[in-house]
Amino acid sequence: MSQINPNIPDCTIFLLAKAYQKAHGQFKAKLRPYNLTNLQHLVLEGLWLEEGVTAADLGKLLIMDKATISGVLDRLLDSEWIRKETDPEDGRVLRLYTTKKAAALKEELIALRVSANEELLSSFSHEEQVLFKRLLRDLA
Amino acid sequence: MSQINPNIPDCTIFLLAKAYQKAHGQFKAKLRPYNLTNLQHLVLEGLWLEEGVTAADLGKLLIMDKATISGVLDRLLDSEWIRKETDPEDGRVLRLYTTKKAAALKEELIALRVSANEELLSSFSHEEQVLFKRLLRDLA
DNA sequence: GCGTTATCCTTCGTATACAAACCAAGTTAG
DNA sequence: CTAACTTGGTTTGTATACGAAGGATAACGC
Repeated sequence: MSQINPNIPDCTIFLLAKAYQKAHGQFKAKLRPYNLTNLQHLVLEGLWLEEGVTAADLGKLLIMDKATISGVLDRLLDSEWIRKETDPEDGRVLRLYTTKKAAALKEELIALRVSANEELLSSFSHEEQVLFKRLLRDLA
Repeated sequence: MSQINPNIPDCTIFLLAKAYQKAHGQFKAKLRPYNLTNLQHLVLEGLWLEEGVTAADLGKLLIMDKATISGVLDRLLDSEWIRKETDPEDGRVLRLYTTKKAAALKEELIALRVSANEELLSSFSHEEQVLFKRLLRDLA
């Protein structure tokens, strides 16, 4: 990712975009062997927190646009990581469940995310790590 | 953008993605009246720092993939914000220049970026702002 | 009930991202 | 000098993002 040219103005938006790019890229590389994208992994983690959640609630939890999540769910369905079931009470609602394929890799995939986070923050001291996360939370 | 659900694990990658989403979205809204996207604006700022830069060097400066920058330049060309000129010394090289249309809006667009950054960080104290930027820089 | 609204999700259009394949123009080794 | 390699850009294919419009299904009001 190299280093940021000092000529680029003191622009937080730019710094944030590049920090995100780096984090995203590192995790993406770790996920490649599983044929999962970052968003697909995130959706799986969301479902492990709450099986049977609706697509709308999952979108809120993960702060994803419903138009975006729609495509992600399609691809997770095709690759058999999740199941969709129409709610019997309300025909508009989709309830989402993970499959056995996902369950078999659950611990592994969660550990992968943990290690990706550690790697990302490895140049920070413990205090800096805590601080950085707090600032990011406050920003959102 | 609402707030981040505490159930989502203590995941920096996620926090970073959402912070970026927020920053990007806010700036995007400010740019809409100009029919510029965030990346297009970034390229203009890059060119104002160094007119006549090559596409490859601009990509390095802005840390953008060459495949990505190629499309951005096309659209900036179509909307007449920039000019492309083939380097007479090396036929592979494209040199990039801004147009008069861009020059007329230069101060306004730079001020817009500054105010977008201020807005983004408005909930932080001055110390937090400085710290946050330092941490982002260190990460990259 | 039945039309008006609201909700859930999909589809479409545009703009990133970025890997991979490709072409064209230069450079270099033997 | 020519084959091999390198470099600068474009193109293609897949996957986000997200506004906007559309279709299906409920819920509500009178």
